[in-house]
Amino acid sequence: MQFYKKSETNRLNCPIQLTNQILGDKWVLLILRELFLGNTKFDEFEKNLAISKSVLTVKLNLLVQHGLIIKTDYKEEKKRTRSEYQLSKKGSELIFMMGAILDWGNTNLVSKEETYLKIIDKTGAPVKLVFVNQNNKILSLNDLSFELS
Amino acid sequence: MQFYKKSETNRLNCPIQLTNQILGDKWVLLILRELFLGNTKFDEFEKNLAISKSVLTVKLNLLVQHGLIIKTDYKEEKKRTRSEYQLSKKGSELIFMMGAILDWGNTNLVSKEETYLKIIDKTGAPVKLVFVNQNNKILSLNDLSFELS
DNA sequence: CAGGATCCACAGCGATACTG
DNA sequence: CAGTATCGCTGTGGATCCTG
Repeated sequence: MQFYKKSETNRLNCPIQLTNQILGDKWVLLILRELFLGNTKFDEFEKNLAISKSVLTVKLNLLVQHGLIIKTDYKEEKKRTRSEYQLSKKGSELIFMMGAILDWGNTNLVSKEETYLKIIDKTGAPVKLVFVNQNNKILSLNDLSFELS
Repeated sequence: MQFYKKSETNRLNCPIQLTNQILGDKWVLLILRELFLGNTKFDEFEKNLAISKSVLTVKLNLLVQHGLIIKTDYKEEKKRTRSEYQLSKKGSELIFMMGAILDWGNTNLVSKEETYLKIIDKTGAPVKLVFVNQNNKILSLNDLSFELS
């Protein structure tokens, strides 16, 4: 694999840094996991993650502010109004990152003897991520390099 | 004492959680960026990231412990021995995650008027990530679902 | 140059109690 | 149920000084 080398990376406008400012903490990625698993309600997050209410509130508000999730109120018959949180388009586009983490984590960290999480297609077969060029031709890692432009 | 409930998501063996325990902080992802950009030396990280020495030491050791980077000593003529850090195979496989974050960050957070970071192929054209099945057929996002198995 | 050792400030988080 | 409010602890990170 080739690497681009330059002494002056653009730090402030860097997509890694900006993304890390949103996702780089103890909880946000795990909340996103719950959202991708289809959970939408406050108490589902609270129960599944064993997170404190106050922190959960803060993180959900943060995700709303950044436009990754959308909060809506709904009401079932004879019940009080409740809130639910759903991934926005922007948020759901993180599925590529989630898929990459799933692949890497399953390969390198997870015990395959136990139950584990993965992404499958409609036939139930596991999928994988690949880099492609403009013509959808699959690229080898040796073809890739980082660049500032 | 808390008990793990098998009927729910496998939290303890979850690839997202396990990966997040390594990457989910303020600095690790940015150090990985520097490594993917080809930087290898302590003072390069220190200068590029504006991170304090003590924290940088801790984070580098952590990455070594987790097997994401390899520390080696080397010595140039007439100079003292120095250390360098390079991505291991395990670490460099995170390029899919880095690529996904680059794509997402560039689309959603980065000002394209300024310089920004991306991944290109040998012709200099930008690449993208796609999900494929076992036969390398590109999948639509509608075909995907998360599953425990 | 590559850390170690200290010290300190503060943000993050959990626990608990309270509210509409 | 979905938060607020408050409290206190701990861990993270920055700053400074020291070492081979």
